[in-house]
Amino acid sequence: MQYMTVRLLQRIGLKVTPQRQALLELLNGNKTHPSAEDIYSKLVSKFPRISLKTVYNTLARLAEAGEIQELDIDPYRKRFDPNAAPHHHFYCKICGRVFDVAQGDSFLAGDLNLLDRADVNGHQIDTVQLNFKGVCKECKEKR
Amino acid sequence: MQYMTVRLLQRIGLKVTPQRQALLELLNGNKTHPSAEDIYSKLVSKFPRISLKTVYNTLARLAEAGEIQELDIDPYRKRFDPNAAPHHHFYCKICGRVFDVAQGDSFLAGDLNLLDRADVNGHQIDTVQLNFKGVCKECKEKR
DNA sequence: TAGTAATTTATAATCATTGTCATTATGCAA
DNA sequence: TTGCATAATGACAATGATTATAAATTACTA
Repeated sequence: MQYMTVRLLQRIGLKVTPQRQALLELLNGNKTHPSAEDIYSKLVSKFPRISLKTVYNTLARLAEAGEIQELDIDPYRKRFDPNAAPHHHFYCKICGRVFDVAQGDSFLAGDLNLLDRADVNGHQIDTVQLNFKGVCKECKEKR
Repeated sequence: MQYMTVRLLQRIGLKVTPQRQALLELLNGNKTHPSAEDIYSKLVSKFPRISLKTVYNTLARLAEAGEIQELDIDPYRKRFDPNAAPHHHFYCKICGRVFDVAQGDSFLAGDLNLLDRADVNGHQIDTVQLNFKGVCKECKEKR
């Protein structure tokens, strides 16, 4: 659905370029929480001359507009999530993968409703992240 | 209470060095969530030849041992918190300060009891962070 | 008090991210 | 449709936090 990516870019006031469209299509439905470098290396096959700067720039604009999430969970690099709906993340220290954690998962005693709150202690809240770190199931089983 | 810092270091199996003692005393009760550089620049007055590596090394060891928290909330650098008790953080995008947010604050619909949970979706959880980002009260008032 | 293993320090290296600026492409207006 | 102002792109250099290396020093154990 190329149409959606065009609409999205227009809605947030960005010019529609082939690079941006390709980036958005790459991100659409992507559950791997890629880094800028991950995205860059995939775009290179389609745009051999694309610059990392372009990737960073577009990702920053999309995050500003609230279309994607910039995750502060990987200690080595920023990770990006096209899923803007409220949910949380788990980072595996061993393999480096980031997994989604549904907000409704039973371990949460109550419903956070985090994003409904306008402020905390008088501070204006723009984004909320609930981050878990540890060792993922697979890495744990491999000992 | 120099005695406490000695005990703490011994308890987690680290050698007691003057640098480490000074670092721990600097951190004790510190609510500013300093970066490694912040800590380094204060230690330099007492130890003119101290290395940044020593600061990073000690902070990493303390975090591994669970004595301090390594916060992934400031997009530019790691921040450290000597308060190991469960609580959350707010980062101001304008001034860069990090504020504590008590776990009991009313906006939390339920009690997370985050640290009591051994795993999520089969993953082993070691640490949890709930991070808010936005504009702090003071910066907001200054427009 | 000596030995050894960890720690510290000086220094260089790494690497994600950002800045600069010339070139190019987009979208609006005529 | 064309031309233009402006934004976006790409090449490249720079930044800056963090990590690696290795030699010198120090802390702790026996």
